[in-house]
Amino acid sequence: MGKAYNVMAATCPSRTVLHRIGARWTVFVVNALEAGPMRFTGLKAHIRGITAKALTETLRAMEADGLLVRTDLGGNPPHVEYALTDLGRSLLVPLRAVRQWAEAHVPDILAARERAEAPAD
Amino acid sequence: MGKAYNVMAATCPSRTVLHRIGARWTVFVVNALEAGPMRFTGLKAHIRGITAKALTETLRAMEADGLLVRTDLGGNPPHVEYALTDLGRSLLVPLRAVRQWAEAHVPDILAARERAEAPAD
DNA sequence: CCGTATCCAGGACGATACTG
DNA sequence: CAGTATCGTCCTGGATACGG
Repeated sequence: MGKAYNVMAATCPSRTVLHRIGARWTVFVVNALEAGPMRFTGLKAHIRGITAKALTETLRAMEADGLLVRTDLGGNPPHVEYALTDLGRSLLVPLRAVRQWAEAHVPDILAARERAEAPAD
Repeated sequence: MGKAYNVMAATCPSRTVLHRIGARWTVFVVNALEAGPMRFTGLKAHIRGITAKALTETLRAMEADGLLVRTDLGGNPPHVEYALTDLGRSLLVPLRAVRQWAEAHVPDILAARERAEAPAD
């Protein structure tokens, strides 16, 4: 019942977990799937600017980590749905907070960046 | 006073903020500075496995974004301290949650990865 | 509709050596 | 102690074209 994992340890497996969470598009996919299952094209449209390749890689990695499930409903044209697992939904909680922080503090960050760029005065 | 920023928009500046948060070492530095100011060597020792170069780059980027302040206390040998700003402390809240999620769900993720690697049965 | 194949550019990151 | 300099590698991820 003690603390088994510590991200500060160089070889702790929690490092790989953190790395996956921090991957470029993971936070977007998790937030996008908050409302319910989505199809590939729906995700691609929702997450503006992502390429099919990046989306595919992100989905595959998240599926391998048990964060979402891919359901092929067959048919023609194909119909594939992606939905968060319970594990993925639990990740939604902290990642939604991260997203909200990012959106809330844009002005602060931009102001700081401008200040950093103007060394002379 | 509606929602001004949305990470799902391709050109929204919140994207760059999210990118900085998701940068490999940001979460480690923020968590490390939770207890109070630290020196360069202290940070390097605390965050096992980080190189001086990566730490320097992370600190510079976070300083430019107003997440921390660098204080050069002079002297010889040099004495430099890094401390979270109010903005950085506010980021601590969601990032601590991310860290805790990562440490808590290592077994789930590892189990999922093993399952993903064993397609035959 | 749901991807894959291929190529390629840029940046992150590590190793190592060195400095005020 | 607190970095910088240099080099090289890996990997992300974008563009484009194509396939089931």
